[in-house]
Amino acid sequence: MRDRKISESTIHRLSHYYRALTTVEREHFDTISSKELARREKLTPAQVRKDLSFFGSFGTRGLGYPVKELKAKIAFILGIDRSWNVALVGVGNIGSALVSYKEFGRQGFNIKLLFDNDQRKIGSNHKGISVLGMDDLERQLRENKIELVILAVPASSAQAIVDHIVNCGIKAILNFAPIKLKVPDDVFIRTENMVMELEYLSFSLVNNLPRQSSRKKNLTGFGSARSIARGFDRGSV
Amino acid sequence: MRDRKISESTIHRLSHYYRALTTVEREHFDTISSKELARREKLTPAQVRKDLSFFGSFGTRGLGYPVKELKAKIAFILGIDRSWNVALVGVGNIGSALVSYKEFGRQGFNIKLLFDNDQRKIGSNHKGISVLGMDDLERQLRENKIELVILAVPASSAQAIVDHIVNCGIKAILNFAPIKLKVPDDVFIRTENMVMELEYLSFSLVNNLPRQSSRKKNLTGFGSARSIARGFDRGSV
DNA sequence: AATTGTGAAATTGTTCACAGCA
DNA sequence: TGCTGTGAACAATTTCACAATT
Repeated sequence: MRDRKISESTIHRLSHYYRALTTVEREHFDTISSKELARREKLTPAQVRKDLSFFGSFGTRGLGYPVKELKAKIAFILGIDRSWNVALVGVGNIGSALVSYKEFGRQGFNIKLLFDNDQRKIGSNHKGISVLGMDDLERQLRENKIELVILAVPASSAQAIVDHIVNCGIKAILNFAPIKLKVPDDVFIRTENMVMELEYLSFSLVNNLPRQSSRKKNLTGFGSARSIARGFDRGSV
Repeated sequence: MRDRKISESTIHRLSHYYRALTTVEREHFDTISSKELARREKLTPAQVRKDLSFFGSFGTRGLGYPVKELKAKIAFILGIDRSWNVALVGVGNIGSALVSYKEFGRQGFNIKLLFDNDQRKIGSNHKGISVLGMDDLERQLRENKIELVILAVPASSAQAIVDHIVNCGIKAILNFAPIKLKVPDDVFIRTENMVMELEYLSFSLVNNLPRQSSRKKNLTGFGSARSIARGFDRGSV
């Protein structure tokens, strides 16, 4: 169990397990095997066991994992056994949709503050929260003990705003601007890039990929039809 | 160049290169080295060259890559050297935000049709597009040559609706419902799970991870403080 | 009998290092 | 000389396979 290396994908899968376990719990199962959990998330049983084993031994040989307890352990590992105070910066299209997005609150991510630098928006009300100006940022983030910021501003102003946010001591940012933001090493940032996902689908369609199963993530078979037909220079092929 | 295996991450990085090249083009550079492209996207030069080499030899030794041409090649590979007709199903919070989201159109993903099964929403207008009922789905998708559907409906109804969409012959779906949808093997589906990204940030915060650099994706150092302090059963540790 | 937990093997992905070319 | 393209080396991740346990 020494020098564990926990990959980003392991953490993402924990999120999936957590959601699956929520369902399993509603179905009144007390235990679940790695096999069944894997089936529900289209993974392999070994993958499930390996992922969980990084964090401890939660199961019982011969029996499986206790649903409630495993769910609680994963919540603990992910840090969602508590609630988080969240501020949202940028109350445009995406921003205002996110204020109303129920899944955040359901998982304990509570949007407490809204900010925008547009004078016309300041003071307006979204779901009972009134929009503050960026001047108030630092004081309000501190007073409301905000630990996490969702950034939904245009790409052009994102870097300046993220600098400001970082100066206020925020260590975790979920960014919706389609741009690579620079932050100090001790600040965590994740970027949601919705266009990139559409581009991935576009790539899949035009290259007629054999659909990736959940077990094999490699996309073989690129090329033949599309690349040769349209004259790619592709070295030795 | 035989049996290339093109990974999901390679495709995602192509999207990044494409965006970087758009900027580089605006800055009036004619050529760019793998080193400079890597610097802008926080990758290694070797990674850039390897990614591109899967698809051909686009550069000139000693000089670098021609910006305009490389951008065009990547657009071709990703299938974004054309526009796509997109339909959006589910005109709730997220859905109506996406209708106005300019980045989609900017990359040639044009939302042409809106659908909802809420009688009150049918006929209403969003950005000049009027919302249709689900009964019209099949006919309208065909008549408007829709190839890609964005699904922004509640998790509870997502599977039923995706079944319907698949029956209409759609082969690519961008799903915003936080649920694992079942689709046939020849249908591509990508899921945007915004809560999962917050959970990842939450995990990072509570486990005080050393921030992942862009080169090393492994998160070492989980455990000590948090897990032992709160009494994880962790086998041999 | 069933299922976990985990080293070892297999596979996949990244980086190195250098030949080859402009 | 500078930089690409790529096989080989290395690293990370996944899967296998089986001992351990209930």
